[in-house]
Amino acid sequence: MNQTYRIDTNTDIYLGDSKEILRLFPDNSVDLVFTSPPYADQRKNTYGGIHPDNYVAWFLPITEQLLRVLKPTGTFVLNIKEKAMAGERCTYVMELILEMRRQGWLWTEEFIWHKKNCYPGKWPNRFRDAWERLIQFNKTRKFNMYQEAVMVPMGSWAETRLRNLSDTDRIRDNSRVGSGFAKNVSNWLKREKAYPTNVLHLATECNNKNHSAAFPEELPEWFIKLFTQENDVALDPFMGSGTTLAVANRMGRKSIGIDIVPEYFDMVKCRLSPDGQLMLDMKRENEQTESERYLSVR
Amino acid sequence: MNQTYRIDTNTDIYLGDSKEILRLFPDNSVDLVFTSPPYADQRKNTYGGIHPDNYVAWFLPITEQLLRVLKPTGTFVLNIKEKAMAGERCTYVMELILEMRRQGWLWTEEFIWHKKNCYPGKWPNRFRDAWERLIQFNKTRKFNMYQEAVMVPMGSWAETRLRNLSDTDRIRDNSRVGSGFAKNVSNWLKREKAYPTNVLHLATECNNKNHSAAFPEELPEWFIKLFTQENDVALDPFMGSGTTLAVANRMGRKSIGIDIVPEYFDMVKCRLSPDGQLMLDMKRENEQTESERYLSVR
DNA sequence: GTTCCGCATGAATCGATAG
DNA sequence: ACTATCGATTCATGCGGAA
Repeated sequence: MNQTYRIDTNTDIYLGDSKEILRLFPDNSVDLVFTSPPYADQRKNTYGGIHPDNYVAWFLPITEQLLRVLKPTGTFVLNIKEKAMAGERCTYVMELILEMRRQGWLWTEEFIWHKKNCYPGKWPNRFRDAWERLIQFNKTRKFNMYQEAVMVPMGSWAETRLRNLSDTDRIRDNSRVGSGFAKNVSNWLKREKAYPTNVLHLATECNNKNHSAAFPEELPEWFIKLFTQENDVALDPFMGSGTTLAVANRMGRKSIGIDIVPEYFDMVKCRLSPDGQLMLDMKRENEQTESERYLSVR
Repeated sequence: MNQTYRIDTNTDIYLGDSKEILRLFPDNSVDLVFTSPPYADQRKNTYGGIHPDNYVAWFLPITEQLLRVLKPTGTFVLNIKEKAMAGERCTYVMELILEMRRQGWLWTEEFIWHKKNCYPGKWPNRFRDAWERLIQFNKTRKFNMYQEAVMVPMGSWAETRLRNLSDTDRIRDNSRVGSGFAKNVSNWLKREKAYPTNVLHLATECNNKNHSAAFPEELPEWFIKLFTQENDVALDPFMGSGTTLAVANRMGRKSIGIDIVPEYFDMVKCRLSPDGQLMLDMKRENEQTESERYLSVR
């Protein structure tokens, strides 16, 4: 059932259960783990949906292996958010952090991803959820962090970004609804470079592109810049559509991806192979009629 | 040692330990608790500095009383952030949430306060901390929430729509006095505001230069709007310089404040009394030279 | 070649209804 | 009583077609 595929000398992907596949890897061999595991009760059609009560027990064997394969100077960044259920937020994320510390992890920091376009909706007892956690774990206090790599040359960035915006987009971005974008731009224009904070402002990626992903490419890109150099190894044990790997490759890092869902394995194989994009496009056109199969991949 | 002071019929302040003072209040009598307790090891000069290891044990007797005095429809909003120590974030906030749920609290939601101008600084292993938690607890699932009170303008959505009305449309609509156009406008006005999310973008600076506070007035104001109506009762068991009380009073709510630090008790007494502002200003001018005393009040 | 408008669509959540 | 499914709610975003 398990499969391996070497896309090129820098990229390996694996089909199978992460907690088993990870045993294949040597100790202290990975510089960065960046992943967004299936959230509790989500993605039932692909991952089966892990019940909140079982979530910590389900995840801990995997983090145990991640702790082993990570280099002492490496970092594990976990993108996760607890769901609301019966009027309360679930507690499995907090419990996971406490248990991982017992495993030997250091809980170094918690970054906030502010999602400018969060899921809509209205409820009597809560507002829309516009943020997710990016929890940083380390093996030792002496981890590699390349802060200069994520300094923002915001003058030029803001100019190019604004130049490409239509008026309507500009109006949208200046909208005061929870964004604060306009304020930031004016700040950036003043200085050439500044260190960022632990709050990231990114929009979720829209689904109408070729690759649907749970997070925008900017998210793994930022952490890959911050915690790795060229030729370092990045690992995503729940690669999904392969966003983390695609970004790592583009940035000259080695990458390893694992997923238990065959459709994702095939999708990433196509996406990252030299001629894969063409294959994927052709495949997609065929699938336009096969709506059932299309849905199973989502 | 304990003292009480009735500033007016809407405002009582108490000098003393919250876990004792709170025993004086009847069950189910408070609509909103909003507070920012001293963070672990912070404000040593005033509160003595609670060690992170003892923080949960120190706080739980107080939350037990808060649970008793809160109305079943009331809400408890806790502004807190874990400090970093020995390269790690402390875990006392997570442990506190888990213990409070054992006390009977519901953990309804966690809002993020994004501090737009956060404290400056640079460290080799972390970026500036630009966010704090605002943790919402409730006694029951049926709590009061006045969402319309905090709706935010939807940017220029309405403007762009109006701009796109052709002249003929405008004339036509204007000719139907009171019917067509007015009705349309009123429809738009409904859509002119949007519900906010659970991420708040506020500066750290406080508006009132005379009073230093841990948070800007907008912070308690937002939650007082959201969770109380006029004449409801708001309580701050760590009132500090009295920002929560001042805002509550200005908004026509009753307020109760407690603090163990005599300097804060006196400061709030002056700040909220009819002639207190004048007294405070005079006092402050004297204190300009007494830098030591000034610091002790922060 | 731009800019603009219409439209579909999400890591969602609650309450009601159905088995 | 308890779980499973469904409809209603809502708004930032990118794409495609039109001006």
